[in-house]
Amino acid sequence: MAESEKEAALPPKEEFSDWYNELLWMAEIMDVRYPVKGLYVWYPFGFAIRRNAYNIIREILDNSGHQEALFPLLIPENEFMKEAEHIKGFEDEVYWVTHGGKDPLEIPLALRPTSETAIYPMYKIWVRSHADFPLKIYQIVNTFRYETKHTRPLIRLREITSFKEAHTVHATWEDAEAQVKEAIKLYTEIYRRLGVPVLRSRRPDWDKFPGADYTDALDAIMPDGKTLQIGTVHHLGDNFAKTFDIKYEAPDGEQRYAHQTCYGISERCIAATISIHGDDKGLVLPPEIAPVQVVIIPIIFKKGAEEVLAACKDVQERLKKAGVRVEIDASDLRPGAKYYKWEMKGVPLRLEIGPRDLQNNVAVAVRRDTGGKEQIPLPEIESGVRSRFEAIHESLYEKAKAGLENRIFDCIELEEVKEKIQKGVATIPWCGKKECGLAMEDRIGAGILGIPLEQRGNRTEKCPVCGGETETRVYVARTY
RNA sequence: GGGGCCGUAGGGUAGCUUGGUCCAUCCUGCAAGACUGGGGGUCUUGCGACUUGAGUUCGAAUCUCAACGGCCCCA
Repeated sequence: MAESEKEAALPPKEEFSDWYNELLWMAEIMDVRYPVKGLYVWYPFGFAIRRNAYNIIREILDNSGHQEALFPLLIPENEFMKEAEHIKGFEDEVYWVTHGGKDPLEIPLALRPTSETAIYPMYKIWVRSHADFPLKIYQIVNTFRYETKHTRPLIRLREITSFKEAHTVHATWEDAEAQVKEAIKLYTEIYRRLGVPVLRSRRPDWDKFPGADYTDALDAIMPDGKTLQIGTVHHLGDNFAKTFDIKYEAPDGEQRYAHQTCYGISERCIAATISIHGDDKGLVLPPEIAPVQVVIIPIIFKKGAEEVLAACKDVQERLKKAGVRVEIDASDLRPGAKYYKWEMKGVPLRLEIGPRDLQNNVAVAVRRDTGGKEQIPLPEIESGVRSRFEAIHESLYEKAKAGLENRIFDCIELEEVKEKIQKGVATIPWCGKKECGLAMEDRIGAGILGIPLEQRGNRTEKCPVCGGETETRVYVARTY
């Protein structure tokens, strides 16, 4: 179209990488021009999305017995170095504060890459008795990792600006395991609210969190078929308890090591949400996190401008009272230009009100997700908007869910896996032996994502490497 | 980890091969004004850039090296 050549338009979503970068800029989510690699600036609009998303996360964590707290950014070297495996996992990517002014520090301070070693020395002090359990604390903080290769806004960062990490303490390994399951459930619910369907799997042993007994994770499938890890839940066993000496007095009077879990979500939740729902015209936001949920476009002519504007303001006031985030765009742009602008920003519902509509006592409502136009009678504008929000959210999720399921391919042969992971996620039988797993990864040229938490079918099949019988299938995917 | 491409106004670009014609082109944006207004309007006027550093040269957006930053491909 001549139109798309002329106008500064978004690249098509098929070119996902370009689309994603341009979208962040054009929809005013992030400014990537900050002069340090891997650090980015949140625009107010992007920040508002983030705040709305975090309200959901806070609500769900708060309502499930978690308490929010805040631990320091700086971790002394001696605490950081306590857990051997943990250090090994992170040592290459830690930023160190080595000086105070011009003086070298006695003990260098790490910028937290994650907060286990900041929190657990305090847990040692806090945890006294089995009556303290379960201890469930979370914090929303920035964390730092010295990424050396390709950084990407919201996806691979040197400063994760909002790591929502929970750290729980329990009496037994089994209690901690139950908490892991609970956390997976909570995270799935969070993503359900964002309209994002997830894959849930147990990471292979060689890919678990450093220092954990095992790691379960949530992944989304991005538009280019790669998966994005958008939540992890770790069973820490008593590994950290032993290192940090976290003990409790059991009912029988014995001192025992505690068992712990930790789990986190980063701003990747925003990356997944906008990538999965967005389209060629820009953002498509679930109403719950849209900074502007309704935009009212007055259709103004020379004659009757006052009446139209008054009617728009009236609708705005009423929607505001009903708890809707609503704006009027009374700027000098042509209506069409306004439509494009607010579509780019993902506003779920647009209301057009012009002289013709006032005669009929209606507003023209246009859904961002479907483009569908309908009339809502002005007297019932509040309920009309509400019901459409629900329909939009449901429809976004259902569409995304169908998209996810269509991109999971059950395979038998490794060659087939190689082909299918160009489009999505493959599943393949695996006997569970590490050498077979690594051999598969090597031959496929992609990683084993994990063992699905809910197995798909349970027939006996053969491991494509050793031929051993197994009922287990694993996800294989290209990952971010 | 290995390789490649690239860096010019707020965004996108032309100019670079063959150094001087460039106080740098065009589109978009922004500011002011006028006519307009149901899917990216038109006109007038104005604003705004050679990533940084070192070097070659009489002369560098243009050539060389480095740093920083960005993008892509492979493992």
